[in-house]
Amino acid sequence: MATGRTHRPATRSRGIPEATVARLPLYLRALTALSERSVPTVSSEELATAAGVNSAKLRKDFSYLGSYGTRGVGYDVEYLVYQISRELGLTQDWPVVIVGIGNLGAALANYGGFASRGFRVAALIDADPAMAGKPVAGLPVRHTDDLEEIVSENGVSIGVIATPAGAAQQVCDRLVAAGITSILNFAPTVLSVPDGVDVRKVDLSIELQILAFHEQRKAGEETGAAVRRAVAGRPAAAPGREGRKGPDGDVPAVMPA
Amino acid sequence: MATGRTHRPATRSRGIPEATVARLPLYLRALTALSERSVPTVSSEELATAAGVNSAKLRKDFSYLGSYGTRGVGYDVEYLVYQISRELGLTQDWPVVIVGIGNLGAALANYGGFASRGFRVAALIDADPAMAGKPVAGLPVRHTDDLEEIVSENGVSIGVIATPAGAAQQVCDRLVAAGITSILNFAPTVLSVPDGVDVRKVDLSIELQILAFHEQRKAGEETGAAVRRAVAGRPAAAPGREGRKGPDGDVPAVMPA
DNA sequence: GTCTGTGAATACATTCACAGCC
DNA sequence: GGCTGTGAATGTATTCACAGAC
Repeated sequence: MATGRTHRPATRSRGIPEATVARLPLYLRALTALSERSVPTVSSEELATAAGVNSAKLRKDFSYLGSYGTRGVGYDVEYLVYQISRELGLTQDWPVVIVGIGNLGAALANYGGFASRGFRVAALIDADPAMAGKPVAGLPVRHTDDLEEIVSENGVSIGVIATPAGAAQQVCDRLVAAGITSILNFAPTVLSVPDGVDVRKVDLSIELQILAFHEQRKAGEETGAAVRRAVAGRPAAAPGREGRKGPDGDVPAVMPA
Repeated sequence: MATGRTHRPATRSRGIPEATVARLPLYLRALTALSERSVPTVSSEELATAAGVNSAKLRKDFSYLGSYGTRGVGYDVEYLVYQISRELGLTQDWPVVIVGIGNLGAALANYGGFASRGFRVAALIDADPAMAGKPVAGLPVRHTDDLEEIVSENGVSIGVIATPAGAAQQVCDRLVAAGITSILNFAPTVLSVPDGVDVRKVDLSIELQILAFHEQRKAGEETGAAVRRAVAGRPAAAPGREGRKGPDGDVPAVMPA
């Protein structure tokens, strides 16, 4: 998962488990697609397939929201779209600021998926004076100096940090001081925030590392064993420390199997 | 979470729980920072703080890797960096292709975090003929026609999809057919892949929706109750269906509290 | 007969708390 | 005395399997 909350014990939110909350947007996307094709009802099985989960999980998830289906029939698509949107808070408007308008910030600003839900990009903010005033995705980039003013004037409660790692904590502190209580962090740093502020992080390199872990295991599992991929990388031997034991026995002197 | 695996039951991978695997990159980042500052050893408490987890969890996580610490002292930084890198497969070289060189693809290509671990961007691929040959992050963009050739010639096993949603499944199919077994998907679609192929997804709008959910709850919890944020958004009344019951009783005619 | 909604069963993850080693 | 490593206890999430509504 590219993700993780920070404050607030992982206790259920108004009875809805976190794992379920994290899947609601998935269901919503699948339902929206059905709605656009004017499909009136859908079974848990069909919807689950479209969302990439299994049907028992989906039904359990929906049971936390209420009894919105009809036995023997399925779920009314429009009705469910509304209920999930409401549950997620998407029936209201969420002004968002994006701080750090490099490639990633620009990509986010241009990303259609925001506007289509209740999210509205209220401002783009960058520390580079040369960027100030330049239009990105139809909005003029504002300078960091105006951050507090922008946040309070627009009633922004969600901030997106797309700055380099070094600037992230400082930006975060200013966002929080200005009144923001939810942060989506793309910088590869652990942010520290006061209680009551939610942080979610998206870390591209972490995702790749998790893939590499599984990829490595696949290679090891192969019947021909281990040598498919040339050991091209860093031949680095293990530093120091003889005689430690891992779960498989002693540390190999050179590379793992 | 911006994330989720697809194939392979969520069974432990060589004894290491998925949740632990997902945290190893975090520990590795914190350890790398310590290593750069030439810190020789670190306690579970210090490292946990740096990584943003609690120390019991960290110790449990490390216990799956082996007994790499010293009681009364802590962990040797260099040694742990090596062990975790090895476990994650980062001691070898992973050529990666990025497909879809828009803003997001360019951001990924320029992202330093890839190269610094074992990941090497082998090629950038885009379907737009006008992009072909243009340099992005120092690499010439290649046309989609050459996808299969690029993948097989470079022994690429990890593909990153940064195309629009509509193109993602098709690109995915071609990557898989060309031999790729791990995919990082940024397009907001559920990809279907054969067994043995891992997919992780990063979905920006899903993260925002999860934040909105919690943000909405904060507003509801406030002592002044509910009305802090002007109800600016879509006043849309619930469609159809009278008399359904949610967990809090009947569906409100207009907006939730 | 079909398909939802949900207790009960299982699997997974986190936290506690302390024995054991330095 | 300090800190790791880990069983036992608790908390969450997923899956099973079937009663009950249509």
